[in-house]
Amino acid sequence: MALKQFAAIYHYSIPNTLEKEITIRTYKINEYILTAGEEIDGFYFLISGKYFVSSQEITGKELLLRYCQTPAIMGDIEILEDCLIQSNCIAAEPCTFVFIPKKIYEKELKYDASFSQILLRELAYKLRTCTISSRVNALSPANVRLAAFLCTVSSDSQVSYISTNNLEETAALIGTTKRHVNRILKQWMDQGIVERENDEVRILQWDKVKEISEDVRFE
Amino acid sequence: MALKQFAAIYHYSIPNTLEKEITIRTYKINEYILTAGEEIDGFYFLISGKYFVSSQEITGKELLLRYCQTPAIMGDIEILEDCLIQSNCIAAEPCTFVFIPKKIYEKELKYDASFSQILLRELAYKLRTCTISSRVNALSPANVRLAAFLCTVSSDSQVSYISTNNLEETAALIGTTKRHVNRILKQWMDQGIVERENDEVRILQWDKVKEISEDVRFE
DNA sequence: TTCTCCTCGGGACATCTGTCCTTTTGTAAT
DNA sequence: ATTACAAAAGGACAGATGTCCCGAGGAGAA
Repeated sequence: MALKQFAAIYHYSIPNTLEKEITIRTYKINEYILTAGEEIDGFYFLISGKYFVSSQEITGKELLLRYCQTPAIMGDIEILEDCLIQSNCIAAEPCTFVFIPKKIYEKELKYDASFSQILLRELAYKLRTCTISSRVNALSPANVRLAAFLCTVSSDSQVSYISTNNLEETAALIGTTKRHVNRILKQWMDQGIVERENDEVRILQWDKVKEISEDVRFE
Repeated sequence: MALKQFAAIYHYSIPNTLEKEITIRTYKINEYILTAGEEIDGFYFLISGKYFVSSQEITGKELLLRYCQTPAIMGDIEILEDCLIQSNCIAAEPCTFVFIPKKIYEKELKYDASFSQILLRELAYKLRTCTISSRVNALSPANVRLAAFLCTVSSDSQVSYISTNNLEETAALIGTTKRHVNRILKQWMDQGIVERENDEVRILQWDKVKEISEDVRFE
């Protein structure tokens, strides 16, 4: 049962008395898990799957902030800072979460030091990686970010292509335009790093892509 | 005495038994408080003054991450993640800190739920603002960042000028070059927004600068 | 099949920004 | 005052990236 996995992943056993308050939430691929600007209802502890986090400016510009695997927690900033949801979270694979309602946290877990330790570690991790990616996003040109994105997304899965249908979205995530992604891809084609066919871009030389990415990752 | 200020700022009273372990640390303006890559020795709780946080790439490129006033804590990421110091912290004004050695935290405060709550709030705040500035740094052009920097730095003080001696540093902090800052300043001069005289740049129309900044801040 | 419309890739151009180098300016020594 | 040196400002050019737009190809309707 999911609570066992929870305990294994997060090194914390939820008190028996609270178990009946905890629920499981699942999401399909590409489904929005959280939407920026809405109210948060509790903590989401990732048990399986992957999701990515992106944020939007008023201008509509978007930017990939993070790509998450277990362990990963959503809702922490919002509950601790008592604010609206800060970023969009979208399932990159089917996802399963253990959900702890905000009220239960406030009443039962807020002063549980072990539970706090989980949150502290998660926040510190997020902050460290956010700091890194902040620098990267600001100082790396778009071709590096695109390569880094590809390396991040397909680190283990065998996805060696980008569907052309997603080009627009991919571009937004790395903070640029479809036009520019096309430009980069064309350049890579000329160098034999990728090939395009119908609706997909196939990567022929992963080592080259990794080289271009300069070890930047959105983990 | 500083511990009283600490209690007032952070809403937490350090247990009497620990008071003798706590020290006060002060820094002069422009002094390095923490240097990236070194070992952390404890938590630093800002009591008075301001400092800024910047990080550096291997290339030497630098980027302003945050501008801090009370309440602000240093050392949290490093102690919680058990890693080396992530960023440079430099005093922007004379600064006073309450210093809690790492060992005291591990032994006495780690499972103190109230102390954890302070850290959680601070981390959540940092993460939220880091997320915002990440987007800003990536998606805003340099003139917006420069305006935002000026607004952030002089939000309350009456500093209405940049000393020319700092131009290089200012440029680095907003992630660009002195050449480009000069270009932006020249443009602002032509528009009558600033004037230059001897070693300083005086801002004539704060409202224009605020407008250019698009409400971006590095706080 | 043919026409229409929509989307995608890419050309052309403008803007932003970095690098390199020349000119200008300020300062100190003679 | 003159000269010499160092630091700052700015010109010139190149590369990165955004915007606008056009032509080609595919999907659906007639």
